[in-house]
Amino acid sequence: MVDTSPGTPANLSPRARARVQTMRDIVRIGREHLATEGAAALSLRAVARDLGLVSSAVYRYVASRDELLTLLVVDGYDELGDAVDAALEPLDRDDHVGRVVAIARATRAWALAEPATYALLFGSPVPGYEAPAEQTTGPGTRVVGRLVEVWEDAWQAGAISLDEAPLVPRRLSRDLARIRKQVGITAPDRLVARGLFAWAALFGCVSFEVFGQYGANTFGDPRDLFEQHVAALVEAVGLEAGARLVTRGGRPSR
Amino acid sequence: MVDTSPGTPANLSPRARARVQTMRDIVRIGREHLATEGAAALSLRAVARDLGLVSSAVYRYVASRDELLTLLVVDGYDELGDAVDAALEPLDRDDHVGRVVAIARATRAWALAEPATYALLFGSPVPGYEAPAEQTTGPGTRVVGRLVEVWEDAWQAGAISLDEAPLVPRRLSRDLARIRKQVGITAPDRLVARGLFAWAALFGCVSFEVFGQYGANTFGDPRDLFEQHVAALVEAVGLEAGARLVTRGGRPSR
DNA sequence: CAAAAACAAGAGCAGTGCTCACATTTGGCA
DNA sequence: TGCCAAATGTGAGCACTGCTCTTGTTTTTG
Repeated sequence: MVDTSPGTPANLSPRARARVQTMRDIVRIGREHLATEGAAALSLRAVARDLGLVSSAVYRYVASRDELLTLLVVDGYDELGDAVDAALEPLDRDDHVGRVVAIARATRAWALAEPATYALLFGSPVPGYEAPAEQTTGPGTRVVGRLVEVWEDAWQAGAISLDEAPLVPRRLSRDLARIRKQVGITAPDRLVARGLFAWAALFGCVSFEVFGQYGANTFGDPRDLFEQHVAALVEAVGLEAGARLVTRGGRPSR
Repeated sequence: MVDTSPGTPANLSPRARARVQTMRDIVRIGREHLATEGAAALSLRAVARDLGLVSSAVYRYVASRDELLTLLVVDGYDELGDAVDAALEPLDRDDHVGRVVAIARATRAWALAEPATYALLFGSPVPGYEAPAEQTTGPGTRVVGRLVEVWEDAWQAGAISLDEAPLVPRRLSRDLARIRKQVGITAPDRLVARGLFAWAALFGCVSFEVFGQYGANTFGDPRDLFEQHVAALVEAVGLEAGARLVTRGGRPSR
C-alpha cells in the first residue's frame, strides 16, 4: 500500500494535500497502535509522537480520542466488508451454501488477521465511547447485508427448507416485518430470525477463536473446528445440509 | 448483602479479620467501578479513594491492577456459574431441552444484569492483561461443563438425533478425543463439535445483545428474538423438542 | 501586500499505575 | 510483660494519559 495518495485530488492547495495526507497517517498509525496495544490503550499522544508532532497538534486534525476511534471503526468495517465482497466475487449467485461459507471464512480470516480491529468492532464496547450511528451503521451492516442477500436468494430459489409452524410471537413478528421492509426481503419470519441467529452464531464462533476462549493449544488447527461450525450453521439456517456439502458445491477442503 | 463477613473464620486475629474484610471491600468496590466505568477504566486509585485509603495503601492488598482484574474475573465466573446452577437446580435430569434452555436463559439474564463483568469475561481481552490460567480455567469452564453434562445425558438417553456421516477430519478428531477424555464424555465427535458450536453460538447471541450489535430500538423486546435463537440452538445440536423428532437423519421438522 | 486562516509548539491541569522512604500500629515470642 | 519484627498506612515522586489554552509561525486568500 503506497501511502502517497492514489485518490488524492491533485487540484488542491499544498496545505490541503498535506492535510489529507496527515489524516491518512493518523489513521494508519492509529491502526498500528490498535494492533499492538489494543483499543483501550490507544493513545493520541503516542500517535502524535510517531507522527513527529507534539501532542496538542494532532487535535487540529482529530477532535478527540473518541473521534479517532470512530475513524478506526469505519476503517475496520470497510476493510471487513471489502474482504467479504472479495471472497464473494467469484461465486455464482445460486451457490447459496458456497456464499455463506465464503462469508464465514472471510470473516474469520479477517478477524484473525486484525484481531484488535475486530475486537473494536465486535468485542466489548470501549467504556465511555459510543460509535456515532450516522457514520458507522452504513459500513457496519455490510456483512449482515450480504448474508441477507443469500437468505433472500435461497428463499426465492426454493433452496431453503423451513417448517411452517408460525410460532413467532406477534410482537417479534412486527419487529421482523419492519426489518424485512427496511432491507427489502420477502422471506418469512422464521427465516429472518434464523438468519439473525446464524449471524450471531457466526460471530460467536469467530469471537471465541479470536478472543481465545477455547484456550491455547486446545486445537491443533482451529480451522477444522470452524469448518464444522460453519456446516452446523448452514444446516441451522435450513440451507442444504452440511453433509451434502461434499457432493454439492464441492466442499473446498481448505 | 451484609458486608460483615458470614464465612469469616472467627478464630483469627483482629488484624487478619480486617484484612479479609478489606480484600472483600476491594473486590466489591472494584465490581462497582467495573459496572459503571468498564474494565479498561478500572482504576486502583479510584478504588482506594472509595475505600478511604491513599492510593499506595491498596498495593498492600493487591499487587497490581492486573491482579485486581483477575480477582474480578474469578468473581464473575463464580457468579455466572452460580446463576446457571441455580437455574438448573429445579429441573429433572432427563429434561435435556429444558436444561439447555435454562442454561441459555440464565446466561443471558446474568449477562444483561452484569454487562461489564460479562464483557470482562467474554468480550475483547483487555490489552496487556492475560488471565492466569491456573486461577481462571476452573471457574471459567463451569457453564460449558454444564452444557457438556446435558449433551452426555441426552446422548446416553438416546435423545439426540445425529447423522452418521463421519466427516470430521482426523486431526480434529484427535483433539476432540482428548477433550472427551478430559471431561469424561462418551458422545461421538459430531456431537462434541456440535456442542462446541452451540456454546459459541449461545455466547454470540448473548454478546450481540449485551454489546448492542443489534442496534438500539431494533426490537421491542429482545427476549422474543433470544427465545427463537435458543430454539434454533436446541435444534442445531440435534436435541429433540418433546417426543416428536425420532426420525434419524430426516430433516428435523422442529 | 496585508489580513485571515491554518498550523505547530509548549505550558499546564487533572488524572492514571506504581515505587519508595518513612511513620504508626499490631502481634507473637522470650 | 516488654520488645522487636511484621503488617499497615502516608505522602512524595516518576512517567504516562487526554485535553485546553496561549503564543508564535506559516500559508492561503482577498
